This record gives sequence, C-alpha cells and structure tokens, in this order.
Amino acid sequence: MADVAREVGVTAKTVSRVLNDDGPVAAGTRERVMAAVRKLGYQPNLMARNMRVGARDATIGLVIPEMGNPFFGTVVGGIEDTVRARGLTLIVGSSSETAELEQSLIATFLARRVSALMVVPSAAGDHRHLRAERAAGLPIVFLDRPAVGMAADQVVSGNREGARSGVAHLIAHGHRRIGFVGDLPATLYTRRERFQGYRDALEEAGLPFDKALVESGHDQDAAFAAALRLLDLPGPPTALFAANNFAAMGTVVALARAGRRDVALVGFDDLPLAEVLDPPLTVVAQDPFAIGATAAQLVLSRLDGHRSKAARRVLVPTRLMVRGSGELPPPR
Amino acid sequence: MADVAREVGVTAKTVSRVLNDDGPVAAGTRERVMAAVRKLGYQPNLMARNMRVGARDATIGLVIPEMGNPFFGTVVGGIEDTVRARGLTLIVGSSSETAELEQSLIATFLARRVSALMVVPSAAGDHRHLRAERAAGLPIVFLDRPAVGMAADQVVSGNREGARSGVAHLIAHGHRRIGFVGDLPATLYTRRERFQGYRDALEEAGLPFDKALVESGHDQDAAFAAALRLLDLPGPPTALFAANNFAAMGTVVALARAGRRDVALVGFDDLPLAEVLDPPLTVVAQDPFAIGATAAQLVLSRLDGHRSKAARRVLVPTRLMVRGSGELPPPR
DNA sequence: TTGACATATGTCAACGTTGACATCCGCTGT
DNA sequence: ACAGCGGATGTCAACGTTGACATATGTCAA
Repeated sequence: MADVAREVGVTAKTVSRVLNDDGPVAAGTRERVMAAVRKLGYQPNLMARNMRVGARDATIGLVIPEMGNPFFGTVVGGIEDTVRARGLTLIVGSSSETAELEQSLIATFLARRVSALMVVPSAAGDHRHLRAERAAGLPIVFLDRPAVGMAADQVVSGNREGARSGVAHLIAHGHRRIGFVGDLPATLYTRRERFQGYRDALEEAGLPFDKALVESGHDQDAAFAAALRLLDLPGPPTALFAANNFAAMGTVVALARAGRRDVALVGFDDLPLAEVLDPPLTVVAQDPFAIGATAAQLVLSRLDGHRSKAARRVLVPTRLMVRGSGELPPPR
Repeated sequence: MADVAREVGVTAKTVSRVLNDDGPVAAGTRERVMAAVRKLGYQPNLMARNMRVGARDATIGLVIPEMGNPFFGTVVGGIEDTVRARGLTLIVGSSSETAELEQSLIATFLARRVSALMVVPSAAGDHRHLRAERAAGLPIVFLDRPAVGMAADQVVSGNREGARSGVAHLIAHGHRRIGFVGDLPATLYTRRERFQGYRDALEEAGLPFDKALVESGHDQDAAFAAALRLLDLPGPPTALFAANNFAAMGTVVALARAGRRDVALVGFDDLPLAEVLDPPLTVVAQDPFAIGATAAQLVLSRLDGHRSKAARRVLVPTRLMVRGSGELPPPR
C-alpha cells in the first residue's frame, strides 16, 4: 500500500480511503490511485487489516470429517448457498475423522479470526475448549453430530427415528432376522443413534436382539466385507439395514457379488443411482442440503446480533423412499 | 499475549519464545507461561504473526469448482495426504464453476498469504493476474484443467486419449452411431478434450461425425434429459459415450427408465457402484487421487526451493475398465 | 581476578492497515 | 472581511507478534 501511495504521491490513508470507499476523496485522486493499484498489482493484506481491534473477517471456517464423502459435499453446498447470499466466504478443512486434525484446523481458523465456526465433530473430539470462544460471542454451530462437552447450536438428522422407521419397514414386510451394517467407530454419534433406532424397531415388534447380526466397517470395502460376514452366518438375516451411504454401497456390492437377490435391504442416506439398482434401493433419505442450509441460517442469525441466545437444536427429518429392495419378502 | 505476559510477570517476547521454542527460556518460566496460557485460553493470532516481513503461513489454498462432486472430493483427498505429511494445512473453497467466485477466493487466499495456491480453474477463468504472484515465487499449480493466459505447473488427466480409447472400444464392438453426452459449458477444457478424443476415434475408424449425436448437460438431471433426447432421435445411436461422472449417472438412469438394455455405454470417470449396475458399467477410469497427490508434490517441490524452474505439465493416464455395458453389440 | 562465554530476559521497531483526530483550503453567507 | 463549514488530505497510534540487538547474571578457564 505504501508503494501505491508513493507512486501517486499521497499517503497510505488516502489509498485506504479509496479502496474502502471511506470518507471523501477527490475524483482525480481516486482515479490515479486506482491506476497505481492496477499498475503495481496491489493486493490488500487481509491479515494486517484484520489484526486491528477485535476485527473479524468475512470468512466462515468449516471443519468436516472427509471431503470424499458426497454426503458432506452436499452439506457444504447447502452452507455455501446460504452464506454466499451474505457476501461471506466459506473455507473448509478436513479432519479425516481424527480429533487431532480437527483441533488443529479449529485452531487455524480461530487464529485467522474467522467470524464463525461450523464443525462436523469427529468421534473422539472434545469441544470444551470452545466454550470460551462461544462465550466471547463467536458463533459456533455443530452439524450432523453434536458437540461434546459444551452447549452449542446444532443441526442433526433424525437419525434414531429414521433408522427406526427403516427397520420397522422391513419388519412390516415380514422380516424377523435383520442384519445391521454400521459405521465405525461404534462410538460415532450417528452410528449410535441409528443403532438405537434399529433396536427401537426390534423392541417395538417384540423381536429379539441378536448381536451376531451387527457388523461394521467405515468405508465401502469394509462394509462389503461386513455384509458378506452377515450373509455367511449360520442363521443368516433375511434382510439388512445399512446405516450410512458407504455401508449401503458396500452392501449392495456384497449382495450382487454373492448373487443374493432374495435379501431385502434398506439403506440410510440416499444414493444417486439408487433407483437403477436391481432391485432399486429403498432408503431412509436424509436431507444434507437442508442440514447445511439450516446450520448456516443459525450462524447468520447469531452474526446478526442474537449472539447470546440459548443454544438451539434443530432436527432435520428423514424420509423413507420406497423403491423395491426394502419390500422383498423373506423366503417362503 | 500481553495478558499472558502480565499474568506471569514477563514480557511478551518471553512468552513468544516459550510458544515458539525459540531461544533459551528457564524451565520454571516456561512452565509458568504455559500455565498462564492454559488458564487464559490464549490463542496466538496468526494474522499478526504472518504480517511480519514477507512471512507466509503454513497453509495451502485450494479452489475447486464444486464440493458436491466426488471426483473433486477424491482429488482433495490426494492433496491432503501428501500435504499433511509436511505439516501443512489445506483450506478449500468452492467457486461454483464461476470465474467471479474463483477470483474472489483466490484474492482471499492471497490476502491471507497462503504459502501456495492450487486451482481447478472454472471455464471462464483468466489467470493472467496470477503471473506476478508466480514470478514473485508463490507456488501455483493448476489441476484437472490448465490455466488460461499464463504458464504454470499443471496436472491433468489424459482426457483426449482416454476418451478416444473409450469410443474406439465401442467402435471395436461394432457400433457406428455413437452418441456423446457431454458436460456444459462446451468451452470447459475437459469437455473439449474429451470431445476431441471422441472425434479422433471416429475419424480413426473412418466414421462420419454427426452433430445430432452430441447432447450436453452439467448435472445428473440435465445429462438424463440429454441422453433421452439422443435415444429419441430418428436415427438413434446404438451406443453412448458419457463424458464425465454425472453424465454417466444421468445416462444410466435414462437407459434404465427407457428400458433400453440394448444400448451400449462407456462412461468417463469411474463410479462407486459401476460394477453392480445392470449391465455393469464400462468406464474410462481417471485417477483423481493421483491427480491431487501429484499436484501436491509439485507444490512441495516448489516450496523446497525449486521456485523458478520452468512450468511442468503432468498427464495422469486413464484406464479402461471393461465391465459389460461397453461390450454390448449393436442390434442384429 | 578477569574476561570470555552462555543463559535468561528485556527493549525497540517494524510488519500493513485503519480509526480518531488534526490540518488546510476554498466557498458561502452576512 | 470574517466566521463557519464541508471537502480533501495528512498525522499518529494501535493492533499482536517477532527479528535484531541490548542487558544482566552466572560460570569457568586462564
């Protein structure tokens, strides 16, 4: 900036005024400054700007567990749409589902003085350390999974009820032995909730819970193996409930490879090709876009001054999409 | 930091020394400082730190067109794995495929003085303005698509050759009328290259090019509609080439809904469920993880001091995955 | 005993920007 | 002719941190 000022023959302050449309500047000066800016390729230094008292910058930091999961991709889309309408920039980092990287990303964002923080917490995370930030007025919203150790705004799917309804759907079609293909680690919030929903449905129908029918894996390959283990059981399940998108994909592949077209399947979270699978995949669909958009709304309302209101919890409902795979009857 | 210093009864400089393991500090002082840091929940202000002379911070900025596309999700995964091993943090922003947002994200990253910039340029982008940055030694790498208006490192798929081989595969199975379901806008680099590959294959086989056989759409729904238009043509194609992942998904759905199991299909970019589709989907697979990892390597080598080496261009080869849909013969 | 050296800490300035306040100029109305 | 005013610009300090350099205290070998 000093260079620009020297070039034009004014002080830095005047340049600053031109750049920020702040205070009166003679038209001629403005033009000469702009010309110099272009000529020198000047880029304002945001860090210096934001360093001044308490200044926050027009950026929102988001931490998600994995970039490769389309579920989170869609969540991010929902956030972006909402946040952009307000001229805010979203920057995203991925924690690879580890508490350590999550911590370090949050620290990076805090150190950069983002104006709000959005976090999809990893399984092992602990967010006590964010209480001070929240108390200081920084909007913090948790998505898809709740915070651990602190009260904060959160937006989550209706996991338990969704899973319950999916499993109840299988039961309604006559199944009594239903396998559960879940995520790992088993301590993961969404995994626990959906598992509870699974047990709710069993109990509701008076069916026994058999822990041999529960297998897990975090990615598609692991879910594939988990599903195969279930199919190879002595008293195998006649239906499977896949508790997330990768689990569903792995299970679909397992059924196809095993040539088992007689096993019913309900997935949790929709897949783009669900309807063209054979049989078409019945799922409990989440609304990841709405999760993102809603969370972003909460952030905006906090930024708009409702900073000290009590923490809110929003539940985004799921919807059962009946397509075929979940309506297969048990054999005979 | 001043607060911490006051609490302990030392100067800020000493606190700085403790925090950065810089210079000698008495063990007792170190402990008291750390205690105060914890007590006050002090977070260093990165902006102030980085403001000092030419300092760059341990962050790499990445701009991608859309977060929701699993292709880019995997690319990001490749970058993260590589970059993290070096203690660098990756922050990502999405341009929604617009030159304007891309610009603004790049400006944000530059203003934050990231230590390197990685960009998947949007169709309309112009990167002349980055020449000065590159000349000043900032590592800049373009992925998936090349820069416009400047020489810079770039990592792209073997789009043209990949598409050529995919279409040649269909021709080898007897097809003479092959539809092209492409991305939009048609000016998009990958779209142009793959289209060229399509034409290369036709020409190579002495087949005429019929522009009626070219339809496009950017997302799955648009590709679905595009594929339907091709199927409804007076002289319809006996095979389709879908030039990206969404195009392939849309086309698969279109064929399924139309009940057309006689039309051959080759997709560009692999899909997680490709093998369980009916028929299993033959694709020209890209290696998005390798694209990301390779680009990150280029960045690291620049950061390691090879800043002024000539721009490099790396081509990541594709691989034809034969699964069934591409081997269907033309009718009769 | 002395000076050379290491250890522990402090002082100061600078990074780039902008708020608060000051200055200078020309114009207006009386 | 002069006070008053608004427009255009300048001056200064401060934000939080760290590099360069200075100071103070203690240790040890000659």
